[in-house]
Amino acid sequence: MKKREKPLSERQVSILRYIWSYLQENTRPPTIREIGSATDISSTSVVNYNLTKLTERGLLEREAEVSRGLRLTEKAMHEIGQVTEAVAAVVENVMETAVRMVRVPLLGNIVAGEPIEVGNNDFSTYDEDDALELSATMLPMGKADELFALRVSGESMIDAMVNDGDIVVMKQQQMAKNGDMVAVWLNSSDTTTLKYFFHEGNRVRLQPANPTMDPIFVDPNDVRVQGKVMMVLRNTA
Amino acid sequence: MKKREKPLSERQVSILRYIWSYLQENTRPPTIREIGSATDISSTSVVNYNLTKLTERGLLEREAEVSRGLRLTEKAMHEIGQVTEAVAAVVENVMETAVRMVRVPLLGNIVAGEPIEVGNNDFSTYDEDDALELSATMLPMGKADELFALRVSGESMIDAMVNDGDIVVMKQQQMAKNGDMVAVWLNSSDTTTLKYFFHEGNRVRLQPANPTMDPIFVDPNDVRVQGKVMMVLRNTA
DNA sequence: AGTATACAAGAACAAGTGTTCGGTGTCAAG
DNA sequence: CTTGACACCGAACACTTGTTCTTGTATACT
Repeated sequence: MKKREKPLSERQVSILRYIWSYLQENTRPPTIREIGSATDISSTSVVNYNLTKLTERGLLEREAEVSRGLRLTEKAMHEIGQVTEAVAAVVENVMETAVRMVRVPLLGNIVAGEPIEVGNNDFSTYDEDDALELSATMLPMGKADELFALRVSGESMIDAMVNDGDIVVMKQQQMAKNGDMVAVWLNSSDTTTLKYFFHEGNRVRLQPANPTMDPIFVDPNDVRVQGKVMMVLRNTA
Repeated sequence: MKKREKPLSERQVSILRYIWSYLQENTRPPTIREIGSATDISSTSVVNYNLTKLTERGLLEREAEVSRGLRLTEKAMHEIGQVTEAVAAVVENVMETAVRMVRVPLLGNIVAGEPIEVGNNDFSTYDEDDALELSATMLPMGKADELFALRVSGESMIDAMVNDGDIVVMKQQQMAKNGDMVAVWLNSSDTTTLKYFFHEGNRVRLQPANPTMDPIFVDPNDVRVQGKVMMVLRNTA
């Protein structure tokens, strides 16, 4: 069993914290001199000495003779995690970055019971603050930018276990197979509704999953499929 | 309306792609010379000239006389996105990074109908590949490391709209109020089950949400609450 | 033909950045 | 008291990295 390591010196903890916080705000690691300035170490050789010690402890990786050739290891993340502020701040920071990489627009509520207006510009207008972001393991193969989310209002899909207030993540597509749960746009009333979709020759049947509600029948030319439900999210807290 | 911009030159596109791909594998941007080597530009002044042009187009931000003082802008991400490989690879990369920052352990299946063994070491053993990660906006206030996820097996909670195969995200807590949907550990059988929780004086009632199933009654000393359901995720694809 | 612009290139230079050298001080062990 | 390890420090140096200078070619426009 490995001998217990001596605790990091105060300077070493300070250096790790600084590197970490620098990385939150910059797309590159700090220089030796930047580290020195931030940690009140006036000599580049003392910074270098401590970086060497941190490297020996497995908390840093360095590349020789490369500018900004520093990398915090995962062990260092955990080490810092024990002493820095709430993990939630870190989470939020990472999420914000991730959201900017790929985002699922969260549009207004979609009334499962009755169609509501979503606006003529389909899925393009959204508030950046409302974006949510999903694990790749949850996303099916395909382009993330084909996805969008809607919050459900109403209980017309309750037998499909989609409840009022749930968020449905949808894949943008214009074709629907019978039985797909889809969001459809009704041209005549300028609204969107969430239903099971069935072609019935000269008409389309939009079927609720609620025994107390009747299906809606519309002309195929009046309807445009906007997306298919891929995922349901519910906050029970 | 803004005049349509001239397309980027082949070299400029190549430079942007290289910077982007370099950033996927390094925690710092490339140098002028690294860019030159990768794009067959033998002169640092030509690289510099093109970087200046990209900066003028709003695709790059530079800091003068700072090593690796480059940053791709969001506009550049979109520009590249039109020509690079599947966005899914990008998503996966970002998510992998995020997962390493904060992770919700995805334990084995929890049988909603019958208790199953989850192991004596509560919630600490998990496969890193199974981690999923959630938007900060979906997480309630509190430490992310109090959360874990379980995949449901069985249909005992179907009237609570929790279906076989769903993922439930739980907050670690040891007290439960009547009516909370919780995972409880049964000492006598070394198993965990998902149920509504009710104190009934000298016993605890674990109530399924399925009219075809009977509640389970257990001694309060035999049961330990592990977590409360905060969120339900369902993949419908 | 002349001018302006875009793009290119090698070389030199300026500034940034990492590494090494020689030294000092503290502390624990012998 | 001496020695060795550790930590620290200023200065100098070596190398990396960004910027500028000068020159050249091609194209478009007047």
